[in-house]
Amino acid sequence: MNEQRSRAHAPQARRRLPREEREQQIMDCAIRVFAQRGYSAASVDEIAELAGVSKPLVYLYLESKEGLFLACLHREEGRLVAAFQNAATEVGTSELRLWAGLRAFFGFVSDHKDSWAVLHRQAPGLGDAMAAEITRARRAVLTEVRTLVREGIELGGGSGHLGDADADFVAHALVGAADSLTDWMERYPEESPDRVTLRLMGMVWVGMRQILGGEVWTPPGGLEGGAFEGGTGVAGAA
Amino acid sequence: MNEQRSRAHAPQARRRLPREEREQQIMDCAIRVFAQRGYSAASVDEIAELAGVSKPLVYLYLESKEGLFLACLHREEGRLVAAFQNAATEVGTSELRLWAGLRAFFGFVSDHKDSWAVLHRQAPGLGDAMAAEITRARRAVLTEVRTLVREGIELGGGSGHLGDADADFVAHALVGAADSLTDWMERYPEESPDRVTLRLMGMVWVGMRQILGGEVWTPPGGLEGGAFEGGTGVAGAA
Amino acid sequence: MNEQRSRAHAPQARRRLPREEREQQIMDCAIRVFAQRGYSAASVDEIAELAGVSKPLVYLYLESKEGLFLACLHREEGRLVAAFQNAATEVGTSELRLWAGLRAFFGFVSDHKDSWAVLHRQAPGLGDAMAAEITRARRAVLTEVRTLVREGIELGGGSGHLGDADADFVAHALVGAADSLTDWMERYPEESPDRVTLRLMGMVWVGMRQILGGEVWTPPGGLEGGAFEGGTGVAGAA
Amino acid sequence: MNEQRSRAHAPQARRRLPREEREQQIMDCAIRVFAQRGYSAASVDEIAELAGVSKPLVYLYLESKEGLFLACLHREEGRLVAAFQNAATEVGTSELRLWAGLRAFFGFVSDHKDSWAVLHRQAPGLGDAMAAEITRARRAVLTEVRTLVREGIELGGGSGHLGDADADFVAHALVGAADSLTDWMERYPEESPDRVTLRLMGMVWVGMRQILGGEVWTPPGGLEGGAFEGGTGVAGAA
DNA sequence: AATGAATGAGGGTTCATTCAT
DNA sequence: GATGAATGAACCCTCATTCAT
Repeated sequence: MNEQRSRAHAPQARRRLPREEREQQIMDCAIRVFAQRGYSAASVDEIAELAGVSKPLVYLYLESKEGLFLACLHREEGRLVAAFQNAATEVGTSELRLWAGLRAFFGFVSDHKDSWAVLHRQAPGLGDAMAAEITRARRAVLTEVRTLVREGIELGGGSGHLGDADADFVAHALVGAADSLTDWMERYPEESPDRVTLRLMGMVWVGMRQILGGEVWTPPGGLEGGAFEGGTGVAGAA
Repeated sequence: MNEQRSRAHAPQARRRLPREEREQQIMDCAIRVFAQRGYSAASVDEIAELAGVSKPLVYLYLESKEGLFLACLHREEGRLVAAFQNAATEVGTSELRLWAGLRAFFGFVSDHKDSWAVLHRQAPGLGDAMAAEITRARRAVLTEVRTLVREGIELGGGSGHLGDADADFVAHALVGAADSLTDWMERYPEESPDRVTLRLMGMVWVGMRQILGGEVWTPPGGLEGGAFEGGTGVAGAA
Repeated sequence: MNEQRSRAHAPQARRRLPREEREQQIMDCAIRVFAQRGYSAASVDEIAELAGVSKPLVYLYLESKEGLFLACLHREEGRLVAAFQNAATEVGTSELRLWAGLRAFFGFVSDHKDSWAVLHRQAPGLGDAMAAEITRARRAVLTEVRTLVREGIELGGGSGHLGDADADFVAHALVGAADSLTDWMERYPEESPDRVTLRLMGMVWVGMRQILGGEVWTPPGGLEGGAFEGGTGVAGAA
Repeated sequence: MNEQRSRAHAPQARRRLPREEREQQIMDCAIRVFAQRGYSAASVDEIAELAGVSKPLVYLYLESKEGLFLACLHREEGRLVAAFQNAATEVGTSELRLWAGLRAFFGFVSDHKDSWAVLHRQAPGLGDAMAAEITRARRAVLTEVRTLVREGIELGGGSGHLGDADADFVAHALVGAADSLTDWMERYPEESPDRVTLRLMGMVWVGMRQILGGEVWTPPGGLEGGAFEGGTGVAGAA
């Protein structure tokens, strides 16, 4: 049932590495497996085999499957946040700041698909402690994006400021869109991450500024003007 | 938010239902469990218990865990697609069409969180047959959205038309944003799905039309004009 | 794991047969399944399906899987014994009597492979009650053969008589040989059961008479004469 | 003779054996259980318990129930064939060769009843892969016997030679007889395997040579001469 | 005469985890 | 620094069997 394990680039670093190095190497492999199978379906066996070490070593260094996952989660969270902050400090002001951030975000998600999958695509229901940690990590990412959005827009000439809810809204939408667009990129491999960033900026920039300005889109004709008073058109399930 | 199976609304319909009814009821429960735990971590035992039936009955009617999941997948896919198409046929022309579609989409995703989780949030790596089916289902949803986008924009006054890649891009971005926004809604429960739809329309509508018009957003100062020639700012992992 | 079920000639006698008839029909199907899969691997489901009836009917008429098997066992035992006795009474005296018996035996085993498999090829370990019954049935068959052998040889001109042990020996050897030869016949389908009987008679007839005469074969050179005092040449296991 | 697992000689070698040793020990136990219950009715649980190890260890070393069975099958096949070949090489020529072979065969079957049961008494219908392997193993045994028969008789002074069909016939008959005679031996425990071998040789030796000479036994009075034209005396079933 | 609905019990298999070296 | 040996617990699935009609 596990047909898709590509043994291709297994970083089989044999024999007697210092602990720190081994830990990193195990985490590298773990991320790949967690990304490919999801936390529950991933097996410590496969991770150990991919890393070329025995299972007890994994436990010796990383404590447990959960500990291993959390270690990966934290490491990749740090990397992604660092990417953001790098990008932000490189740029002075204005919308360029948002753009640079998005670009960094997109570059990261595109370069490190497995990291992103570990951060964002794990199924729920993994036990209380982990659920909390995952939530926290996602929130950290969202917070970065939100900060970026807020600063970008405010600095970029906006007169007002985004409320928390608004900024969160935009951040969620951006992160979700970016996540989904990683799939899109797989179908159009000729598009570079940077092109994708530009497309996404083009798609949302104006709208973001409108939200900033307090404008709300309304359907031509008005909300109560006609055909739409009739519910969502969704047939209820169950 | 995990681990404690809330027995609250369990549709415990005891004793001797006709097959068709039981199947639906089992699927109702299965969707809840699959959504909460993910496919791998979900146990047929828990599903059966939630449905108030014995495990063998689940297998008698739904063949296997995989069969059960696929049955859920197909049912919810059908429901979501139906919601789309209902909404589309209710509206004549113009951007209203897109809005109605998005609204239906959003209403559905918001009303049937579990269905959406089954359709869109399952971890990868579930075996070949299932992976293919999940991919197909997701593509079906994306196709609906893409059609909507294209029709909405073309009818809405656009002079040109969206290429496949463009329309796909927008569809991916919209679906991803909407997905992510279901999380946002959980943090702001006072926002109705319809308000969220309006927000999202506001955020993307103008930009979509710009993409339609062939415009590409560029950073002020130009792409090569200064601070940005230096890569993505992302430190490589591994 | 059940690739070899040939649905071909299923005697699907539909609708409302009198009990006696249904019982026989179910047993017909049961014998096929028991022969093909062995008692343990046979499933009541498959038997019921093959018979075109519902499972509860099988239980209503035959009590249990064990009861069903025993019913088959007894029926086929009776048929085989009857075949023997028919053959025996048709013939007056002498070795012809043995030949006729063997012929009947062989004809039966060849015609009713499934019956024979139920009688003789079931794995052991089926519970105490059944083990006893199977042993009894096999013994019944062996008793028939032994009687035949004894009468055949005594009548056929033997001066002495076979002791119980001798007769049993011959009977066992004959039955085992015949059983194994049903496999041989499958590889040489052009050989009729009657030809096989003649071959077997040719192979054992003289020897049987020698055993009768009390002769014991000894290796040329004598039992202690040379190379053989050294054990069986069998390497011990474990 | 069933149901009560005799703990008597259980080779309970506790604690930390090297893999190879454990494997052999597990197989020893497995052979006992497979012989007693048959493949389908045997449970890995019982095998593990008998071996004094946990179930997962069985799977770790032997892959699966099927793998475990096949490993046993191959090991015992090898042992039996080795016994044959040992015996054969110990003897120069003539019928002694056949006798030695039969003696080895008989000694083996008598000493290793469980091995023989695994090789020869498994119910059919065990899935395609296993059925093929079992068939192959049985054929290997038959081939040994056939070779022995052919060499034994040819060297033993026969002028002609046995055709394939003839040799196969004899081999089947011998193997079947020997199989069945293991049951006989249980009822007459005072008979040594060597005595049984002699009896069997006496019973078949002359006849084998006659088959070799092309002679076919015919009933006194001829085949069509009288009472026998009337079929087999077998009432057809179904 | 016959069946659709349903289950207790148990079997094969896997997995995270530990022990002893 | 690292591993070979081993297991408790849980999971997917099947099967003989019964209930209610």
